[in-house]
Formats: sequence, C-alpha cells, structure tokens
Amino acid sequence: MNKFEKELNPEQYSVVTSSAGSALVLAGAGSGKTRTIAYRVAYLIEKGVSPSAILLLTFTNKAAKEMVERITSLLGDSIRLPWSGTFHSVACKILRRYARNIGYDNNFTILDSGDSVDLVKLCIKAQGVDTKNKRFPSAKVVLSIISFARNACAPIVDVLEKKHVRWVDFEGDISAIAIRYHERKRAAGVMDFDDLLVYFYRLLHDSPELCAVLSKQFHYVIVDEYQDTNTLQAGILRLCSSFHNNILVVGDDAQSIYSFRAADIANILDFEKTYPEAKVFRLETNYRSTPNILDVANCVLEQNTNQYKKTLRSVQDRATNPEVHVFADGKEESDFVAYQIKDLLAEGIKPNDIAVLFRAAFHSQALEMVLMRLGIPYEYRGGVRFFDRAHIKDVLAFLRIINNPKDEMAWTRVLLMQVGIGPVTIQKILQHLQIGDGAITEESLLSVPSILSAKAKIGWNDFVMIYTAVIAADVTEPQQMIGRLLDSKFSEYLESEYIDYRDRLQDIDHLAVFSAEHKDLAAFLSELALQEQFVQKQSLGQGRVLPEEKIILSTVHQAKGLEWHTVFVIHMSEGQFPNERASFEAKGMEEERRLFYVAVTRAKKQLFFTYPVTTHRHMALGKQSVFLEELDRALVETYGFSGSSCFLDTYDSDDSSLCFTDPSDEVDDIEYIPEGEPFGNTSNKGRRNLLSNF
DNA sequence: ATACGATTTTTTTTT
DNA sequence: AAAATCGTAT
Repeated sequence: MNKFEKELNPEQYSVVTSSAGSALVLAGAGSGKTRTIAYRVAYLIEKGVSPSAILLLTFTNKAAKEMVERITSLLGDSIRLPWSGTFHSVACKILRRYARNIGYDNNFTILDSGDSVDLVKLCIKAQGVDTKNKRFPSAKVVLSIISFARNACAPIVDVLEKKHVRWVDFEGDISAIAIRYHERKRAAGVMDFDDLLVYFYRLLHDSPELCAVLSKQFHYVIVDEYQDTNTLQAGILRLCSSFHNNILVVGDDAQSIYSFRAADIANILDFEKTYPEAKVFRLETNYRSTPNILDVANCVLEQNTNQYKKTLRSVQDRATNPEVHVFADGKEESDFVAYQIKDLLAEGIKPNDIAVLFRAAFHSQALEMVLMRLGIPYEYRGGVRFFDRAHIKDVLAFLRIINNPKDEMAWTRVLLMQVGIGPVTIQKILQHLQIGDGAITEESLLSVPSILSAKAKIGWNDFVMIYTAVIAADVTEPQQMIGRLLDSKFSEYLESEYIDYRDRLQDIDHLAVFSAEHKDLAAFLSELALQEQFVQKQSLGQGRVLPEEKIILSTVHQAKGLEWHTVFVIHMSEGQFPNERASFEAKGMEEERRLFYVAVTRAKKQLFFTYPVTTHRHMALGKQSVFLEELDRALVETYGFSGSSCFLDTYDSDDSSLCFTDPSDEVDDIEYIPEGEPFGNTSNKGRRNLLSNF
C-alpha cells in the first residue's frame, strides 16, 4: 500500500490518482478538499510531471499559501513549486510579461477599489450628468454595475435589467461613463481588478500563438472553489486548458457565496455540459463536524432547490446540539458571547480554536468593546483592508507616482494632502505637468507655482520638498523610499491629519518592514494591491500576542475554508442575516442560505447562534432570522433571555411578544416605549422612529 | 470659485 | 470609520 492509499480515504484516493482529462470534484464542507488537491499535486509531481506544468488556481492568497505549505510538507521544500495563486495574481504575473501585447507598459499599476470609485466619480462629472436634481446611482454603484458586466461578460443593459432595474433609464449615461472610465485607465497606465482578468482573457483569446504557448505549458490545470468562478474566469480556464484538456475543478455548489462578484453557480452545475467527457467525483465524508452540527447543516440545505443532491456523513460520535440564545439587545448578546468565551478558555480550549462569525463587518463592534474590556485578545478579519487604510494609501500614492507618473489617481491623492490644493487646482497642476507623457521634468515642476494662488503655492512647495526627497537618485528600493518619506514633511502631514497619528505611524513601519522583501517597485505595488490581508485591530496594549493566543472575529465570507472547535454566529436576527438587500434579489435568499450553511459548517464540536431582539440602529426590531425559524426545533437547544431587564416569551417565535417590564439603566435612554405593545412579530418597517437611537 | 471644516449619514459580502 | 453634504472663510 503506497502512502497515497494509506493517507487518503477511497473517495479522495480516486481523485488524487485519477487519469488525465476533465474532472469535477464535488467536495462537501469538511471533506478534505484542500488535502485532496495537495495530494493530487504531489502525486503528479512524483509521477514526473514538472511543477511548472501545473497551474493551481485558488480563490484567495491565503488558500494559495496554505496549499503550497501542504505540498512542501508532502514533498519537501527543495521541490520547485507549481504556478499557483488567485486568478488575479496569476493574471497579473502573466500580464507583466505581455502587457505590450495589449497596449500597456509593463509597469502598469493596479487600482484598488477606492481608487476605482474615485476615478468613476471623475468620469461621472466629466460625463456631465445632472446628479443634483435627478437621482443618479453613486460612483460605487456605477462601478459595481460596470464591474459586474465585465465579469459576467454581459452588456451593461442586461446587468441593469437583472440587478438594478431602478437605474435602467440611465443605461446611456452609465455606458458612456464606462467608456470614459476605460479610456482614463488606459491613459493613466493603470488597471483595475477586472482589467487583470479581462486582459488575461484577451491575451489568450486574441493570440492563438500565445494561447498555444501557455496552454501547452499548463499540462494540468487545477481549480479550487470552482463554485465561485464567474463567466470570465470560466473562459480563462477553458483557454488555459485548451491544449491538454486536463482540467480538474473542485468545489461545492452549496458554498457558492460570491454572486455579487458575478460568480455564477451555473459554472459548476453545468460543468458536465461544458465538458461532456468529465468524470465526476464526490467527497461526502465529513471529518470536521459532529453529527449534531451536520444535521443542522443538512437541514439548511434542504431549503434550497438549485443544487447537486448530496448527503454529508459524519465520522464522529453524537455530541451536544447547537444552541440558540436570545438577548434583549446587542450589549447582552456581546456580554454572553464574551463570558462564554472566557469560560471556554478557562476550560482549556485554545483561543485559536474559537471563532465568532457575522454577516457584516460592523456587526462585531459591540463585541469588540467587551472583549477589549475583558482583555481577551482577538484577531479581526473583515472590514477595511490594511492596504486600503487612508494613511497606507497616502504612502503608496507617493510610490505610485514614482513607479508610473501617468497615474492620475495617485497624483490626486498626493496633492490633496497639501493645504490650499483641492480638486480643481489638482486638475490644473496635472494639466500643466503633462503627466500623460509619462515623465516629469524638473522645469515643469519648477514652473508650476506660476499658475497657483498664493495659498496653493505653500502647499505645492511642501509637496516638492517631499517629492524630491523620495525621488532622489540614490533611492531605488521601496523601503528606502518609505524611509525618506517618513523623514520628510510627510510626517507633519500625518500628525496634523490623524488623531491616532502614533498608531498610524506604526502601521507605516510595518509596511516598511514588509517592503524590505521587495526590490522591484512595480512588483511590490501590485502584490500589495492584490493582497487581501486585513487590519489587525490591536487587541491588547501590552506585549506581543502570538497568533495562537487570539480568538478570531470574522465575516462569514472570510471564514470560508476554515474551521474551529467552537463557533459563534452572532446577529442572527431579521434584517441582519439574511441581509435585507440580498433578499430582494432574485436567487438572493438561496445564496444567503448557502452563506449560512458555510457559517454552520465551520464548527467542529460546538455551535452557538445568538441574536439580540433590539439593535442600536432601530430599536424596534424583534424577529429572529428566518434561517433559525426554518431549522427543525429538535436539532437545537433554545434559550431565552438571560438579562434581567427584559422578558421574552420564546414559546412560539412566530407570536413572540416582548415587553420591557423593568427598564433598568441599560434601557433608560429609550424615550418612548409603546406600553404593552407587542412588536416581536411585526416587521420593523414604519416602527423605526418609535424609539430613539442610543 | 475654491477649499475646508463641521455635521450627518451610512455601511453586505471581496480580488 | 469613511463618505457625503452643507455652510462658511478665503
């Protein structure tokens, strides 16, 4: 018996050792998907396949890293690694080499989402649409429409009809804005996230020769999280595997949760139609969770219709049922979770075996405060990306104008920092500098003041001082540049702009440390843009806390692919989870339910659902999530209020009435409480103003 | 006309 | 926490 047979179950083994050709692996949650892929790669390499002939596409950089670690632990770290990474990062790597083919310089910069929104804003203005008197979608919405259209390979009008009927009348303007946006990106030598995929696709599609070269190189294509690919990515895959036709996709249709990014569940559901010779494998043995948790998970899935039929089998013994806990408000909910965590830690459970999951990033705020107070270290995943934080972007903007002087967005950011210089002046300056030409001459820099007002001159001079310090001839590496920046007047700007200036300076130091690994500016910048790493909000003041000593707070999306001994899913109330907006969309509810399924299947041993009956934003909100209602009551233990100030009749959730019997200090900010008015079972619409906010 | 500060509103999920 | 909005100062 070889090592593969010994270390894999028969389901996994047949995938790992399968012959060439197209294959679909339907891998249920917790069925050892990552393991299977890693062994597959190891198997191929041991069979003599060159690592560079394998293309391994994952959904996040984190997953890619994990995969590489697994492979090296199987084969030793002397082995060369396969091509691996996210679609975007692989596309970026290839585009750096072939940018000229599609009319770009190979030092192109990658716009992050914030920059993209800003640029769209400018395009809306340039388009001259009347946004004052008419209601027009915000730049963010316009960008999401454009982006969706490109990822779904659909015309804008289709996207409007399907997802934004409200704005369908503006199709003309939006399409025109899309064109402006496109042209402006080209002029600035920048690409947004979607461009990476679109141009990668074009590169392959428009040049049969190059397509042949690359698809010959990629002898084996392996794709993780296939249920979350969109039409554009599916097209890329088809081309990448067109020569050898060895494409193996792994996914779980029940975990498709990225349709807002144009992920199309049809890709996995119709895989057998697209690749008629495809073999289909199923991984249905779940090693992760107790039967009690899987019962709940299966119960969730039963409510959905559009899916492959599957049954997860647990290998574990029966244990305790998941618990549902109801609270008066967010504060009580947070207290419960925090103290429960404290108990678990006291029992000897490791912090990194505990996670708190939620639908939206801001759901964690109340809990964070309690954890902070109790001194429980945590790591937060979700919300603003580290590299999207204002001060980090400030620093990067300087590096960007040096890397690519055509980068209009970076110039704007850099100049906006100075006093006396606003959007209008910036346009004037950029025109004067002729940034479109791609090089900044000293004369043009020196002649700028002649077109400025007295106040703007002061700001401009400050900018020039910083700029010349960073661009000095002896400075070539990113780390040196950041160092120069911190020694310049830039520090003064930081201090005046941000109240938490010290913390932010520390962030920049971290950035500098990180940058030390990179000598090449363009590569450094694009790596940052494609990193999904998050801010680690500090959890405890004193000392260093190791990653193993922190519990995890995470959005459900971020939690995909991970697992913990104990999982709390908080804010399981109506309007929060499922998200109110998503439930209006076609198929939105099914996707939210899959998201809930993802949350449930993260837990290994113990699972808690909690929800407050009231929230800070609108106090008169009383219902539990429909997802909890749908659950078979026999599968969970339900607990009512633990607080003293409120009482909830949990007998029948459909008719639950809530009354404040003894308003204590916790609720005395409430101005008006409708006496005896039951509002547990009414929608919160039209009731928002009954009670004031905190 | 432009810049800027105070105030209010608003958060789905992410490469 | 960041963006959008609005009024005021230059």
